[in-house]
Amino acid sequence: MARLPVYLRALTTLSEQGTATCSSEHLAAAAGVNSAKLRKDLSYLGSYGTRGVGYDVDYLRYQIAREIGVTQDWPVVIVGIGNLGHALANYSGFRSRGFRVVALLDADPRRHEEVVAGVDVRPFDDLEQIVRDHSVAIGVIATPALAAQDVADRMVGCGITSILNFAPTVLSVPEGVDVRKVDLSIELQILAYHEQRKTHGATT
Amino acid sequence: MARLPVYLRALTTLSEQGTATCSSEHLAAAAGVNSAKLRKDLSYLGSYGTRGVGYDVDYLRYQIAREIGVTQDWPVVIVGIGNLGHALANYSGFRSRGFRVVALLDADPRRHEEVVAGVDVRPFDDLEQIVRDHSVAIGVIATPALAAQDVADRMVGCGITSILNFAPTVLSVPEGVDVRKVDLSIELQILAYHEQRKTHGATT
DNA sequence: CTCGGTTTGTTCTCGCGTTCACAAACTCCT
DNA sequence: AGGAGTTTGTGAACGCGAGAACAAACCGAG
Repeated sequence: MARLPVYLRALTTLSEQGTATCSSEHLAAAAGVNSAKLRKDLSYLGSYGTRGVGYDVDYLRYQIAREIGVTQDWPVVIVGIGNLGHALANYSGFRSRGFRVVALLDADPRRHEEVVAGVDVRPFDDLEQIVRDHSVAIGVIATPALAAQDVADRMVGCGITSILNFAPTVLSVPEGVDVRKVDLSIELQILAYHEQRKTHGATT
Repeated sequence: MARLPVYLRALTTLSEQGTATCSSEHLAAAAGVNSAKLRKDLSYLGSYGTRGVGYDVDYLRYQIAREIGVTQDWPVVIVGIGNLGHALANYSGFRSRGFRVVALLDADPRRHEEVVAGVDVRPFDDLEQIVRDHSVAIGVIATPALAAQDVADRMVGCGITSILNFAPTVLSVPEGVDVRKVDLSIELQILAYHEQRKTHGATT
């Protein structure tokens, strides 16, 4: 489920606040979902709660982390070190959740001298070797739209099976490869759409 | 609908390629959706196609742009000029779609000397004045999680009704205020989840 | 003018996710 | 020990979006 990471984050916050135990209602409020939905999601993983009491925060947190897979280390490569690539490489939320950026790749030779977030930028052609050496399964595409499909093809070609795509393009990949896409401008456009309906009045 | 921006982007690409007319099947392939779903979405806006022919690319593009609201100019403020804030301020996809970054705000005084993407960074306390002067309706939060709720409250307080939140927190806002959230690490965690199930084998 | 080919707009059905509601189970107090 | 109160886990109904299928409409050729 796509909500497990949200629960995990809420549990981490609760744990840091010193809460040892919490009810489904409490956790649901912290995660911003319905309590029934939360209980059903959790029951899908197994019975980790105690009736009349609630859930043990740390225990449940570990169980969800294990289910998601963030107890292990995930090596990640980032391709495209523009503004967004920089931001992603420096994003602390990755490392703290088990994702380790093992390489930054860019096709532009002028960037190969840079060192970003303690990792130096390497030529895109090193992809195959890096993926092999570190057993990378997850790739991040932060290139312009035109290069994205080529990068995806190369990634798939050397065994990457999960891609996070920030380029504004629809990637076509073979079956068995997961692609998640994040398009920043689309999010703003959705907001603008609702905003327009709010102020301008619905013409129905 | 949340798919309209995707259609708009696909239509723009088609238009740049010189395509004057396209069928729902063709456009659906470019947008990565089912053709029946596409037709249903478009019919929701009105009958802009011609049976037996298809859709006029530029005409449909304008109609969708108008429906979303990107034909007008949307002033936007960005709060929090860390790595992500920098990337957002420099992101060309915003300006090209009618979003104009009118101000960059940060609570840290050391950043107030910087100029990012041609806009200089100003103190967070200038928020009210900027929002009033430019009639800002959309705010972007790129601060750490702890500051996000306070920033959101201030934004709501001075009349902002749409918020794009990059901080890993659930924001609570009054009715009538739209919040969309983008959490980069959650996307990676979802990929890791599927990745784990792929390689490790489903224990069902 | 008529007919065949093509494509849109729409209706209908199906399946999934969400939500309500309730029984089972646990704790605490008396 | 027993009962009241609380909270989980789950069964059932509801609603909604997705996909397939079909009728209406348009173009072009003869």
